[in-house]
Amino acid sequence: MRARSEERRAEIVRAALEVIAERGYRGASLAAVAERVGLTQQGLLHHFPTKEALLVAVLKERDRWDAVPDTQWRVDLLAALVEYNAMRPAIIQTFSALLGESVTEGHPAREYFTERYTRVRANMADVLRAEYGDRLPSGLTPERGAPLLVAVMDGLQYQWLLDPESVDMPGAFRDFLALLGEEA
Amino acid sequence: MRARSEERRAEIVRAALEVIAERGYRGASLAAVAERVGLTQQGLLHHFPTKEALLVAVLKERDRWDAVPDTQWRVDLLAALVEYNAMRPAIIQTFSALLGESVTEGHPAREYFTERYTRVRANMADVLRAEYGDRLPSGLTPERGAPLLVAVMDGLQYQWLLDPESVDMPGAFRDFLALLGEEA
DNA sequence: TCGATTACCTGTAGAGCGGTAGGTTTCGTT
DNA sequence: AACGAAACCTACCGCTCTACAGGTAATCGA
Repeated sequence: MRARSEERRAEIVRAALEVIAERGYRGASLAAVAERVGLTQQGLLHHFPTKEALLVAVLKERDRWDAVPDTQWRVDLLAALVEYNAMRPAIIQTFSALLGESVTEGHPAREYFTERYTRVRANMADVLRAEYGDRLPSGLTPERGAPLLVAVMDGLQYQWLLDPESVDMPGAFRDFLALLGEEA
Repeated sequence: MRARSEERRAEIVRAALEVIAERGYRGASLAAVAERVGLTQQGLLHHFPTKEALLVAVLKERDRWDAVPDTQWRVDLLAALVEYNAMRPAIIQTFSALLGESVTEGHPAREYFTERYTRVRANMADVLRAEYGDRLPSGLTPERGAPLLVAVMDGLQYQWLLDPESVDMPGAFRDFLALLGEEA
């Protein structure tokens, strides 16, 4: 019944995540996603009327994922998160690919990422403030530290995806956290 | 004669840079690039036999660009570079889009970026070593500082491209350099 | 001046794309 | 048992994409 349908949709979203990781959004065809769940492309379109609707569902899934309810993040949990991410390359790859595409004109995920980063920077500033107060040991305000924190996480992901052997993502991230936490 | 031809190819590469910035590599059609230089798609294929050949030329152009001959970069020049980049969003957008796509399977730019990052990390380590010796003031080795430096540059670019009003890319980068240069 | 090369063009093949139309099967409800 | 909706299919449309084939006009060296 209705539960069956939701389950099906969840399956499709999961498959879409995989295909986007492999080919990006533009390169991900509905047929490829459909095949992965044993449907025809038109069968898939019954659950998601357009390709963009499927993308929206993928992005919503991501939001649900990292909005762990009422968890007040702490700096040491961020390090653990990065470590966890290093074990789930598929997810990282999906959203790294989407982020890259999203900077192009009229990309359907552009607004999503813009708003997401505004939100994430604010969250990170909160985390830093909770840890260090209005000044980090290095002298930065939390609001100026936050974009750097986010940039390091994203930037390391690209380097790591391209060459996991050469880049110790969690280690490098810990180095950065240490840098933030050191006295000037 | 031959000079004419090279000039034409340069025009095409320039146009390709623009179109890739707008639509990514997968989204960039040869016809769109051709139109921008007043050619038909088939006319363009006379100069570059395949789409991939055109991409290779674009990547080569980039190499030529940032291999400013014999310039030994210094940390303060990096800050100036970021400032300069902030005035040329088209270039940044092109390569941010390409980087994002390149993490997908079998992307023709993947190897390029993998090798490029290996090289850039090594260069950055050299820069840091030239500035600070074998230990940064914060205690990091140059080899461990370099991936962070690169990550911050890339990560800030994405945030800035998505929302230039909200992200002071050069300022944030200077913050990071100060962080690297501070005593532990 | 001639022959060849270069720089294009038109035409078209061949595949893949997202999306629509409409039919059929399955299944829970009454 | 009958009905209606949901789930999914076949068939197809119109478009776009890269690339190939082959022709034509200009240009350049001998």
